Amino acid sequence: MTELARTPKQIGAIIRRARKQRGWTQTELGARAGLRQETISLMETGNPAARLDSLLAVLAALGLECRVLSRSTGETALEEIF
Amino acid sequence: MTELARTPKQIGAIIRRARKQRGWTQTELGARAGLRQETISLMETGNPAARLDSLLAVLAALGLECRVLSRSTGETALEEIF
DNA sequence: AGACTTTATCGGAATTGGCGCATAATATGG
DNA sequence: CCATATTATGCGCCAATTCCGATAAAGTCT
Repeated sequence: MTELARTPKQIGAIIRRARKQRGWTQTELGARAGLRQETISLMETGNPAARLDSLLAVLAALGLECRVLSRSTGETALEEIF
Repeated sequence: MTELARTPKQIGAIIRRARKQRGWTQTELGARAGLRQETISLMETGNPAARLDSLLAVLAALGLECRVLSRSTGETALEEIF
């Protein structure tokens, strides 16, 4: 199971899905990632200005990781990201 | 070809490698991603506080994309990220 | 409906990205 | 070598995250 993450919103959705799958609250995930519940909330709602290290900490806490590969199919214009 | 991206430094290295592969300068990549050369420089050197949207813009400009999947092998402690 | 849990939001303070402009420091090449 | 191109730093500024504490707004369940 591998999820596409081209936009902040997509990433937020992935995080929320994974968190719920584990039955965790935002507060719980925040504690594991060393972040506040508020920060998790922002991230899950697609905060485009989230810090890279915060994102990586959350992924690690969820037992997830990020892989970079050449864009296979479909285009995402720069504007879509924001 | 898929690259593991668990830390800001790894991501920076991936970006630099991809950029050089295309024969682009940081200024060139910056222009395509809507960012400044200085920002690209910081990113490639592993800036942990880079903004998520900036990172995604750079990946898109390089024709790359990010995928999130369950962490397969090896552990990365939270401290490693910083 | 009512109580409880979970999530979203708001104040202020501190920190930092990213911009603009400029300039060292470091490749690169002729 | 030396001129040039490329990359890394510098300062001031504005905007925005993130933290802290607290609270409003949803959601969940009996």
